[in-house]
Amino acid sequence: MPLTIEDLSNRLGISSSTVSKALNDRPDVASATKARVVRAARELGYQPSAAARNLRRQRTNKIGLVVSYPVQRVSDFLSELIPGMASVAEGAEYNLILYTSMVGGSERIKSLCRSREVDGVIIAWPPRLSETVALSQLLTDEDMPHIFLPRRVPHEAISYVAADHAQGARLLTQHLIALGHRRIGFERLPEVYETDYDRHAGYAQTLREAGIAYDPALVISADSQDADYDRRSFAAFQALDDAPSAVLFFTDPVAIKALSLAKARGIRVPQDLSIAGFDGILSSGVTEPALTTVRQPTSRMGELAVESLLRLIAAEPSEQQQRILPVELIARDSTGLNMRA
Amino acid sequence: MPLTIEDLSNRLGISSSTVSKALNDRPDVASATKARVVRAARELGYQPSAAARNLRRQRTNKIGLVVSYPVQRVSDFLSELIPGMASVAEGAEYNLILYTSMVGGSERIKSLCRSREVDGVIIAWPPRLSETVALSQLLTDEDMPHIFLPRRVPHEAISYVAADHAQGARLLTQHLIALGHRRIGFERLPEVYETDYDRHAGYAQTLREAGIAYDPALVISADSQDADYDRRSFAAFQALDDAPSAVLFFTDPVAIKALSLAKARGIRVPQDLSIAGFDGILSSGVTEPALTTVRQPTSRMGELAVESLLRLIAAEPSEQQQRILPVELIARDSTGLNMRA
DNA sequence: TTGACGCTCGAAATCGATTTCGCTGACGGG
DNA sequence: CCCGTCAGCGAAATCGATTTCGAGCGTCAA
Repeated sequence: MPLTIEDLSNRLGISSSTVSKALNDRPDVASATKARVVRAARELGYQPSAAARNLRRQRTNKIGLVVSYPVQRVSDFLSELIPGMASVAEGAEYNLILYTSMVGGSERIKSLCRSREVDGVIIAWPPRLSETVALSQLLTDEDMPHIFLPRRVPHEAISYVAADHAQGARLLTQHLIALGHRRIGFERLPEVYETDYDRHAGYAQTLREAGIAYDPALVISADSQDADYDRRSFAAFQALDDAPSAVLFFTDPVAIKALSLAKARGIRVPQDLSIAGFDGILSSGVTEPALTTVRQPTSRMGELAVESLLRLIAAEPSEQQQRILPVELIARDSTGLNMRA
Repeated sequence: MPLTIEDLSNRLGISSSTVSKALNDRPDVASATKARVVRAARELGYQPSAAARNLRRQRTNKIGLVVSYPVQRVSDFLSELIPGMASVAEGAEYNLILYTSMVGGSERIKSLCRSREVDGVIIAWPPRLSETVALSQLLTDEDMPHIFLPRRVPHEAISYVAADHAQGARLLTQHLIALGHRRIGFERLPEVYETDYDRHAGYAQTLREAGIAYDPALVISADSQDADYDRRSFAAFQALDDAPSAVLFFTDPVAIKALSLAKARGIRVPQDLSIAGFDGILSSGVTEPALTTVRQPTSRMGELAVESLLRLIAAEPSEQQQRILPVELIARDSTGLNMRA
């Protein structure tokens, strides 16, 4: 029903090839003709069929955002990521297609590649390292440019955009040490792999630099499969013989939960216990006391991921993009001087 | 580079038409042949080219989510909406394409229609009524199924999914009246049109039913263009001769800001002043005191929008879908008995 | 004057699927 | 034995753009 290039060429009395070339600003069209065509196209509101163009050009100007993780759990993150990605993409005449239910794993991904409905993909929250490497290999075999997010992938040939979690943990630990804390609890979340590894490394390194002995008892591993692991972690720290005077929780929601648990037990924050989170979600600013945390440049990560992906799409396949972005300490009221010293 | 239907047919020694028909389960193919084809396709990992298929079938199995509002301002909402939409869409073999920078208005929309890259669109946060009607007409002229979200559109021929804002305001007002409040402040936000109108109507109606006179002085219009309108609104209510004992703010963020402003001025919530918000964002649950608010079924709205749109795509163009979903009062600690009575 | 060259343009091939339509052979009824 | 019917298959058209390649024409230098 909409106007085709054929209709347009008939109306103008010239061939459709010339019309196409005029609209694409090719050199072998007289500028007078070009002007005529462009004017007519605008007046009649002609718009090329995306499907026909995609078929011929063998590209779609679309990139896929593959979220291989329960979307609900990362929606806070996505709501900042997506605007950043969309704005950069649209600036380059690309659009974003969402693929959320990729639980099928590599079969679903393979279909996506072979059907060629996107020119490249951003894989958000990849699985464990070995699977990530396999996935990257699969995508490479299928000639599908791709980039991982928001985790570092310790492999030289793999492109990713990540936040500097080691630095985040360092900033928080330094902050607490400066406040006089020496027994600092640290919550781990092994299921997020490198993220967990880097943060723990940052924590341990900072302690070492400050001459504080690393005490394994102060490090507790959580399991987010467990529905109320937040409660369990808090209890674990409290149950220690020599309880920490400060605790770094793995995410803001857990830290916020800890705030309310502390209050319920009459533990004053920060006088009796300093608490910090990670991520800088909106809620962290409105709690009582407001939460000390580390803010990831989420929106910027989205922009950068798309920029890098576009470069991969345009470039030699050998190229690679690896970016680790700095994070920012947000010191608020849930951390304070160590009063037990 | 990927396998085409031609390759597959050569390998099988039958024509590509037969392969296509077999894969699409058409009746004029022997079942033995069908089995052979399906098996080979699976083994070789054949996947039809999306572009070729779209061109021929004249549909794309994609729906567009057009966000014609600064994405940052609605990201809380989007992060719930999108998962709902994506899950329903993918269940029906559809995907979601994001269009965020549609500021160009009707020209951008027209291009989108004519290029036929989506089979239907969801327009999120449409403009004022007159423009919305014009936009709907445009889309209808272009044969593009569409549905509006998340506002009611008072026009019989227009499809939409919305939350019941009138009911939300009624619930909050009733809640406050039950607590003994009679002077209840109400913040309006005219720029959101029907949303504002409905809530105000619900507020006014409930007062009337309770035999409380409607006092225009208690109703204050905000302008979210103004960077710190939250501060201004709060001040306006406080400046009244006979200040209200409770205030309904238009959104949770504003109400949360009001909480901190009240605290800064030594006004106790809820003893001196009851405060309520609207939307039920995550942060509203962690403030001190926790905010009383109304929760919209955002995720459900997303699901329903896609379901309705798919029905419009499949059905006679005459059909229409209009759904108003109930909301839920979340009574927490920022509202309490009127102590001034 | 001729050949070479550059500038415009259009016919036709192409992308990879789906769909139409006609052909073949088998089979049953008369 | 002949003819009509029907199941099963394939050749070719089709979707709407882009791209290749060659034709026509005018210009300019040799």
